[in-house]
Amino acid sequence: MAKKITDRSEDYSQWYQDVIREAKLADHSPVRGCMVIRPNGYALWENMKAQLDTMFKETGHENAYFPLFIPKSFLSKEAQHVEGFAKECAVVTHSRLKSVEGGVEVDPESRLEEELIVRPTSETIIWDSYRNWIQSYRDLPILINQWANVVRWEMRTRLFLRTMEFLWQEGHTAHATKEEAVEETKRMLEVYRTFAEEYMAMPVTTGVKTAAERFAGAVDTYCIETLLQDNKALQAGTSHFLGQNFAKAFDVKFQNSDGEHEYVWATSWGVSTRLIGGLIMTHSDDQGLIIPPKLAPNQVIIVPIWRSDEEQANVLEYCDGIIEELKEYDIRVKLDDRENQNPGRKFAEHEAAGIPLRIAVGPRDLENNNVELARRDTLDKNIVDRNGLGNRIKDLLNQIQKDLYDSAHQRIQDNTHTVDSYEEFKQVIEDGGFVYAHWDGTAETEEQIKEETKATIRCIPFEKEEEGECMVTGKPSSQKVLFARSY
RNA sequence: CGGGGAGUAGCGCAGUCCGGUAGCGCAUUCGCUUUGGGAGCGAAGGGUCGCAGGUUCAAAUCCUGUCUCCCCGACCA
Repeated sequence: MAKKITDRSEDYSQWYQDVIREAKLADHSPVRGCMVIRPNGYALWENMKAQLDTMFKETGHENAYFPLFIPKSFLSKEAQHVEGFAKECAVVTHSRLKSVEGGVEVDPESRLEEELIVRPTSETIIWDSYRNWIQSYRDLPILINQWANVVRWEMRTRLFLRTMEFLWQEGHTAHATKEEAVEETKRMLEVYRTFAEEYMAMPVTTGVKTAAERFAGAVDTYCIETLLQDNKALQAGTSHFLGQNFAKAFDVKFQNSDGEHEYVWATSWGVSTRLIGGLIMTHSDDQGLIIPPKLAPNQVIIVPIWRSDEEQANVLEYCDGIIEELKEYDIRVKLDDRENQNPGRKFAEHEAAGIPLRIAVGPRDLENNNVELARRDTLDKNIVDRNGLGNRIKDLLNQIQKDLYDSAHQRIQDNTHTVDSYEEFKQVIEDGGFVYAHWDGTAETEEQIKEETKATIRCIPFEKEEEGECMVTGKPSSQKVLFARSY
């Protein structure tokens, strides 16, 4: 018998890992800090990718691909950038191995003249190309996205939420004006917000990062932040306005319509397989994963039940009819007709896997022209009429999508607080959650709060102007900012 | 890198204190019976006990060294 998901109040970390294992999403790999993404996990990622890709194309972007390896010298061209990533780079120093007694060792003869860095992000290698692609304002804008893997040598890892290697997309755009680049940065943040909320059913807060939390090399980092079931915050996506930093570092200029040379304005933006971790920690329960219908590789699982061969034949025929009807409604449906597992096991497995709806069909249902319909999110079971099933399920999937968002939204609201004093802040933050408070805007105060409470400023929310005084120093503050303990 | 825990069958673990032929549950394979909430009975296969030394007639167990993983921190998408 498989282990039940453990009581999450005791140990969220164990619960999180149990969900992943039971849903067969991923395993720890033998390689330190890396993961093996199993077919279930990858199918989910593919659906997320497909939707994001559609949204990128709708906003005028194209896909391209740049090298995995970045010459060390490229990475060091932008001072802040290299400073930010230097401590977490995988470095390739040699090009071959040689056989020795009992195995192989690195051939010292093959040492590279210039080391190669396994990309932690691709700004540098991409801007090196953009230099050659851009001469005139007529070449702009360049709106490119890349689907890739990147490596960051993290000290401590956690499946999906932080792994050494992760899959992501990174958009890199080049513009003639600052205004256009800022607009692009905001546009893509909005794409991320829409994706998180409408597809992942994961409510997010948008805002701008403080200087301390900003992407290395960016002028401004915009982000979507969410709150997970363990009351920790997760940075779910970022969109950076890079100013002219990379254009200057890589000498990328264009000639404007007046014939003058100007540096190009840049943005970059990305989301990663971390989103899967966010989805797990937003919707799962003690039975396992819950996947929002819009992203679920299988939206409906049909479990047939029978005793005799004759019943089996009849039930399966009945199921075929259902499948045919659901497919007409573009519902992703799968039949679990395994003969060697009993229904109870199948129910449990599909719940752990997070399939939004289950249809159970047995002899009783055939007799009465019914099916048993079970919702994954609420675990409600109902006997419903076979007639009009496709329509009913279509509606129900939409309802589940909405309900998942609503309940996550409610949970986050319940765990979002506003405080005025630092004493109150220290108390409230002990239980986690989002906390709004005034801050004087200095890095010193930000650091002090982090030291004393482990909470960081997740973002400075948009459009929340409200004069006040910093909860720590009493200095003037133009608005409340969002604090939390985070991943 | 600091603090804590753990490496024994595919997975989860017991055995270690007190040395004496390597065990349990799940999974797997075969057979029969089952199938409306994680099936039952019977049989079978699978491990140089993380690695390297040492002590001993004898080491999963004791000693020394070493590697790895997990959890809590610091770092970060």
